Amino acid sequence: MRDAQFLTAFVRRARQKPEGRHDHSHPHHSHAHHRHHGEGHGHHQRHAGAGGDWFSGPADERGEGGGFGGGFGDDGRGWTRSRKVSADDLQLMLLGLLEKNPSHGYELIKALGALSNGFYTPSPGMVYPALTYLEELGYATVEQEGAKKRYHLAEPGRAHLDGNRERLALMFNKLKHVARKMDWMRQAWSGQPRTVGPEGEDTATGWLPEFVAARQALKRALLDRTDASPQEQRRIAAILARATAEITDPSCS
DNA sequence: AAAGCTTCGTGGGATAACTC
DNA sequence: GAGTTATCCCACGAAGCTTT
Repeated sequence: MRDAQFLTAFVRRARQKPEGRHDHSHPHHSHAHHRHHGEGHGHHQRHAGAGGDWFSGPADERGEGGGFGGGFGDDGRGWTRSRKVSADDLQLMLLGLLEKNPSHGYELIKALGALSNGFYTPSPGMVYPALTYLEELGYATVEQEGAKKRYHLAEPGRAHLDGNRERLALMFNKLKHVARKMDWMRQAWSGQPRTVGPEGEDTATGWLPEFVAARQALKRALLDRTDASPQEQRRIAAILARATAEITDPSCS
């Protein structure tokens, strides 16, 4: 069931234009709603905390640094309307974007949509309250430009970013990964034959067939060991730790 | 009494319609 | 294009009801 929901959501997004869907609707939530952003919990605990979001994974996997223990489909909830990014993570990404370029809310929405190739286009109902909250925290300052508000990263916001660089990098990498998957899905749905580059890589994703196959084999192998004994789990964990070290630092191989 | 099922209330996210 | 208001849709959990 979850797989079906995931596929439905992914396909729906993949079929959309990369620019996203916020062409003419510009909703916003009430200030009361924004309070929920600020508190970051309350009802969020049920969604992002207990269940986790697809970005952050289940709560018990997030652990230190709010890392991305999980990934697609790890949340155990539906994919169609569920939260993809927790309020905290969205705020962090907004700060990350503001660091590169002071922007309007609308520009930030488009930027996130572009980064993920249309998969993650947060609604204005998420972004505007989040920006207001960042302003209240002092993490961002607002420059009024007529009817528009241009948000700038403030020093406290930069300090917050500095304390969460690793987590932010992981989130942006995840967005890039999703963007490539979106390309892959769009190509599949268009019925176009795959095109390959000089190294044999898929031109849509940049991935080599052996890279994709190895990743799938790993996922399958782990799924097959879902009932592994504690000893077996330790053996697998050690293997994965070695592999992770080698991947992140090729010089240690 | 326990287990299973159904119903209902709650709250968050998305979106339509609108103004500026 | 940017921002606001109102509303809809959905997932989830709690409570109540039914069955065993």
